[in-house]
Amino acid sequence: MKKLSVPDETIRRLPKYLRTLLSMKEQKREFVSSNQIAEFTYINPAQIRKDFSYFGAFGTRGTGYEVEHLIKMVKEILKLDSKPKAVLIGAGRIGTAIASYTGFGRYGIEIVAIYDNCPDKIGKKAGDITIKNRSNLSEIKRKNIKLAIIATPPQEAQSITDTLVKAGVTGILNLAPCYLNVPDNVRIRTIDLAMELGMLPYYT
Amino acid sequence: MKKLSVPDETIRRLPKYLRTLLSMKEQKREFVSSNQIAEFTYINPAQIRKDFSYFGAFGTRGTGYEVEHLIKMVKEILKLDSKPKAVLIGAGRIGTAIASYTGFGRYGIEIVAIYDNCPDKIGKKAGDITIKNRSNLSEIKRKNIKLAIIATPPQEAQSITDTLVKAGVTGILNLAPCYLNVPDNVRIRTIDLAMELGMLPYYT
DNA sequence: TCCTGTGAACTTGTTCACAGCT
DNA sequence: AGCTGTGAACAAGTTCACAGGA
Repeated sequence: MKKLSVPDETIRRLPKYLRTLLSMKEQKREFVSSNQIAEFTYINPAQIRKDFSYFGAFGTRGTGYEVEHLIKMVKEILKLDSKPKAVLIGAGRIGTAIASYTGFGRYGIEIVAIYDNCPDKIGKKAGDITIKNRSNLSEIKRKNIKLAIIATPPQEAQSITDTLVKAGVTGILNLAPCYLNVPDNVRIRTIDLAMELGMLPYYT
Repeated sequence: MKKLSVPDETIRRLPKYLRTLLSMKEQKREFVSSNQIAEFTYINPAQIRKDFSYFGAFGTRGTGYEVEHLIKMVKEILKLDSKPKAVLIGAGRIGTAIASYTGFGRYGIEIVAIYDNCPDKIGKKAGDITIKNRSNLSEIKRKNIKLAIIATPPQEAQSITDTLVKAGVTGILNLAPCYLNVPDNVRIRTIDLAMELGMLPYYT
């Protein structure tokens, strides 16, 4: 797996393929061609073939890709086959909405804990998970958790990030509208919904 | 405004600049250089200057950009100065979380209505807005609304999209984990949180 | 024949480096 | 001196077009 030469954009597309492949598997489809994946994803078929080819030759000429096998390979590439665990910080409206969301399971990711610093919330449930005191955050080191979702006000996000990084987290999905400073080995994906909505009027 | 030659990536960065500039304005800063914006956004200063230069020469050599003026220009470019209105479809957990979120106001966008098809929810409030029956969706044409946020289960997203497009919506922020088919004049931005989280383990 | 895998061409986006204004 | 604005060089990503296996 020649990680260094794989374009970042390819990695970003892999979960898209996975989503499509999983829905094809549900429909009991056994084989799929790059053209058929393209129909669903609006991604150019040559791009799709090239993306997969960075990791080996998974297809069969004349037939396409075996759905089940391709799902297995994509999960393996994305390291989703090891069932990664994630924690969620912030049990506000967005945090609790995410806690109740079942969509992460499709990618093999499980949210195993929620932390907040508001005394009234601690001990209550969000989804199926009990909200813990944020002062316990460092326990995630012991549990070897590498993923976190930040759903707190932006003022708190940086100091939480520092704690998470110290506890060994290397991937953060940040929903707070702010930039986060992290060492090179930590990957941040910030999603600011207002910002995303803010670029749409331009195109009208 | 030579819209056709402006890279898409530039448009995507403009809201980032805006967020940064607004926080600088709050701190009563009058002038800012591309290097200073770069410090906050982690975007290359030459990139920042080039991005602005697509729309004219807003800066002063030797001094930088006047914060207030630059904010005005960016808002104008993004068409945020006309205070665009948006509707929200889906009053589930994510929908109501978004309804209560005040962050859109910063970009001059106001959420003016929420629609759902669940009888128990209709008439109740989410944030400050009363939830309406989804059968009224077509009224947004009369109100000349161009933006929508979809926060429904994915099965319903395409038919809602069709209704929205018919009603004249041209920008959609889609939070349902699915692709949406729309005519060329409509811009879709799909955000699938599970997918975003799903690419992070690769980098660990 | 059908569809993959891939070098080569092309397109898009980024960064450099510096002329020129304040 | 300091910082913008921008052509030119560079880098990254996409698409084409086709050889070759099933």
